[in-house]
Amino acid sequence: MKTRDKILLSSLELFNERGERNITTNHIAAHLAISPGNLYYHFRNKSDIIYEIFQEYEKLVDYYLDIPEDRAITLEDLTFYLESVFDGLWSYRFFHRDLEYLLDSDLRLRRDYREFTNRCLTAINRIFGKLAEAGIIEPQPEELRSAMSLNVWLVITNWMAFLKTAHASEESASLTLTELKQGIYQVLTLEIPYLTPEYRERVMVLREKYRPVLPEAVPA
Amino acid sequence: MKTRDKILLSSLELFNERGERNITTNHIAAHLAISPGNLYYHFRNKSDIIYEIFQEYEKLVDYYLDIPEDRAITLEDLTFYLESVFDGLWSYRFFHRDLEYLLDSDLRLRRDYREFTNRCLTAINRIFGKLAEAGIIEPQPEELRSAMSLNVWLVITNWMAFLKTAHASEESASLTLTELKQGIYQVLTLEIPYLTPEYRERVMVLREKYRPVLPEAVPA
DNA sequence: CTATTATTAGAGTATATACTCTAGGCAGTC
DNA sequence: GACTGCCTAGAGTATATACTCTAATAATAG
Repeated sequence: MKTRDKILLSSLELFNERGERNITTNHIAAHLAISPGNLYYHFRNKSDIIYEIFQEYEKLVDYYLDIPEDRAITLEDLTFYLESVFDGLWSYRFFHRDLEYLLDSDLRLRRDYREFTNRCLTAINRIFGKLAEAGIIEPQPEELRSAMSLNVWLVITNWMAFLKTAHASEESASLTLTELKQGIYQVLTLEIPYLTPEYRERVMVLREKYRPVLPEAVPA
Repeated sequence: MKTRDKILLSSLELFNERGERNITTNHIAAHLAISPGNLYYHFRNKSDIIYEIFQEYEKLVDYYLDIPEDRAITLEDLTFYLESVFDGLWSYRFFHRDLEYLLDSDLRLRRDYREFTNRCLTAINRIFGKLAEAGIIEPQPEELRSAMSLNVWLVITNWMAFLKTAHASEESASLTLTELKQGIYQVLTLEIPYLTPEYRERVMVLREKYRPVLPEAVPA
């Protein structure tokens, strides 16, 4: 693997594990056993590394949230969207942690992230539309639908912070993808009142799969 | 005013304006035109300043969210709770921005914040309970009610980050309390499907008051 | 083989940051 | 007036951080 790619990979890994604020370019170089000079040969500065990682993230989520035009949507599609979005969130989890600072330090990032958010909101909105078309949820007026979409977005993007700040009892280190995906439970909670009678039961069963498990329930 | 209090006040002000990460103890001292030595006479370190500010925040919100045991709740109460919580969020808005880092650097803060979150969630849950008692929303099973409460919390605590990252088109500086309070619109959106027929219209009117205004609609 | 280009090492630097240390002032009190 | 306790100034420090510079080494093309 090329040094440049190794830098991106290690940076992401370290940022995710310890937070962007706690990882310096020297840390990244040391972790890769390369010199700082080498790192700066490949990237002009730390912002550029972050920006490039963001672009990967963006690409991934855009790929996941590509809603088909030509066919109806199924519950399996919905599951896929939810699972994928949380997978993406997990893989690039450092990003939302220091989001405001990152956007303040890089104008490109600010602009791109704004557009990214808008695309995501639009996608969520379209999913709601197609869910209604498919008879999974009751159709709602556009005004309500977009407010709901925004709420879905707010829940999704804040779920991890909630886990890390309010849940983690001992250390903050232990956060798992499984726990993160319990955010799906919260998202589906938002949809409950809008479900059609035909689909209500199936969605409730799906939701149940993501219900948080109490820690003591896990045997040794 | 005592120097100690001035330090707390200035710190809060600077943190809110420019973010905790961008404000050093030297900045705070300089802003007050006192020496760093003086600042460190009053506070052992930066964490202690932040911790004390958090305790004020905690106290304020706890005060706001003191739900009466003895009487029913009204729509005016609900409005008060929502307005107050967003007021608190505004006054201590630096806090949620760097939350994860702050909790990582101060174990007391982590513990206290976890308990604070739990108290808030309990309060929201109780508000839902009392809204049902008052016939404003339909009663719901406890399981659903607590998931809804959590969603309310997620929307409230993430609304500001959304505004600062996705909305602010030009600079990030311009965020107003009015904009922040449009979060109430989002929170009330969550409650719509549960409203009783008797109250539906009144709540929808209330919600309308917080609807985001498009920037171009504002005359000179 | 040679010339050029791409890559790397590693010492070094300017600036910042959180915090310390010493000396001294000021207000009250006996 | 001297003592005491509180407060303040301000120079200073150890460490960290993002980044630079030079020289050397590998890779590649002709």
